Amino acid sequence: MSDESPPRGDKSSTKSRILAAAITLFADQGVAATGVRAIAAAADVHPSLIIHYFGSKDGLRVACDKHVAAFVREHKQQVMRAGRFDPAELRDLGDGPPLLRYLARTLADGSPHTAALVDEMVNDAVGYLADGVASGLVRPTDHPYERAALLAIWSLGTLALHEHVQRLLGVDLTALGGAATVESTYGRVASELLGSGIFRT
Amino acid sequence: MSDESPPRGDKSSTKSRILAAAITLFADQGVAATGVRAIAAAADVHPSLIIHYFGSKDGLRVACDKHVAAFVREHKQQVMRAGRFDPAELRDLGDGPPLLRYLARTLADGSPHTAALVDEMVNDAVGYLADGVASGLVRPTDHPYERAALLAIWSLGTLALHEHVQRLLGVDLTALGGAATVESTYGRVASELLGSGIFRT
DNA sequence: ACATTAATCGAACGTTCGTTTAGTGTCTGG
DNA sequence: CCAGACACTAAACGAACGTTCGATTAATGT
Repeated sequence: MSDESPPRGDKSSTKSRILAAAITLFADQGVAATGVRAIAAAADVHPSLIIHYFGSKDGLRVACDKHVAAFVREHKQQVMRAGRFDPAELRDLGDGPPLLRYLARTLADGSPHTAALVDEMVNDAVGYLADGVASGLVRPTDHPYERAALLAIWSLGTLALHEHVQRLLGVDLTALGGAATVESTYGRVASELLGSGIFRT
Repeated sequence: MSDESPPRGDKSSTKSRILAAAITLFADQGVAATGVRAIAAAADVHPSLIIHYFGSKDGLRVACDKHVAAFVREHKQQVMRAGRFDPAELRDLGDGPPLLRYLARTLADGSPHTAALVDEMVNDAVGYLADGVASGLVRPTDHPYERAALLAIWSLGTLALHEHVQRLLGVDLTALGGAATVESTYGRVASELLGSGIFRT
């Protein structure tokens, strides 16, 4: 009838299923340690189909990068604003693949798309912090860009080291929503540190 | 004579040469993406010699972990103390292999030895911060362990994301000594943030 | 009804992987 | 002087790698 034409299998979701499986496995084991056959098995398709759709394993990696970057850009207004420095405000949203774990992995591995994403977040944070300064909530600084960059690096660094954060502080930054994170001891200590610093006045 | 017995080649440094080559390549490309043959070529030995000395590729990885961990422990007093939160105070020391880049890589990849190392640094930071509180330099807190852990995570996170730090702030945390880093804009902004926080009082 | 196109599979390609086995030469201690 | 330990090489193994090449099947346009 007049509906779409998902020609085979369940839906035209096959490509999405491959992408989700790839993001999951890449996030869990790293890109280099994950084989095309393992991704194909997880997505329940034939390995050659991955090449057919994405050209190569690296093409698949780029597609994963873009998919995660698009997701982050969609939810960016929840992230990196002044006083809410926690990238874990992006929750998994039941989207299936662990997008934040993938992001954490690629933050340290260094892909071009991730670098562009970080740059955007820094520029956004510059704006948020400037708004905070204008409204009197945030201290002014001689180096607003550098301050925003460092705050972003600290936030994203905690995400990249989420395994250690979980072990040390018992908070899983890749699984919890923002509210639960901020209400934790982790959130309170972070607010205390960023609020008044460590040194006695 | 009474001197050592470096039986073949230059010294018994062959094992060390393999270790140095492995650390360099692991740091540059990641463990999974680096083959035994590439390491052997960089160390100018036969691939099977690596297995002979280290048992397996994973044995070599563990040896690299231990080597870097030992280096960090040796120079630990320069790191993570109150007010000097910068792990880049460990400099390469001309030791050859890029130990800090290797550490940054394994911080995110998660090896058991690295986790133990992080735990030690956190415990040290607890002590340093307690000393700071006792001497009146550092604010007291209700959660001293969590504060130390978070400071350590931020420090090590910036190291793990050193690529972004370099791009955004122009500071190479894996190459510079501590002094040059702290005197940079990066160091001044970090001191400002940790010193007095971001929020207006 | 038929040609076309896209989706998917099955099997194989050549390469590279980590590892094994066997062997060579050099030094050293009894 | 010679037996064995040691540093190291040479060649090959089987498995896994990413990728290619048809063949098969189902939807689509005419």
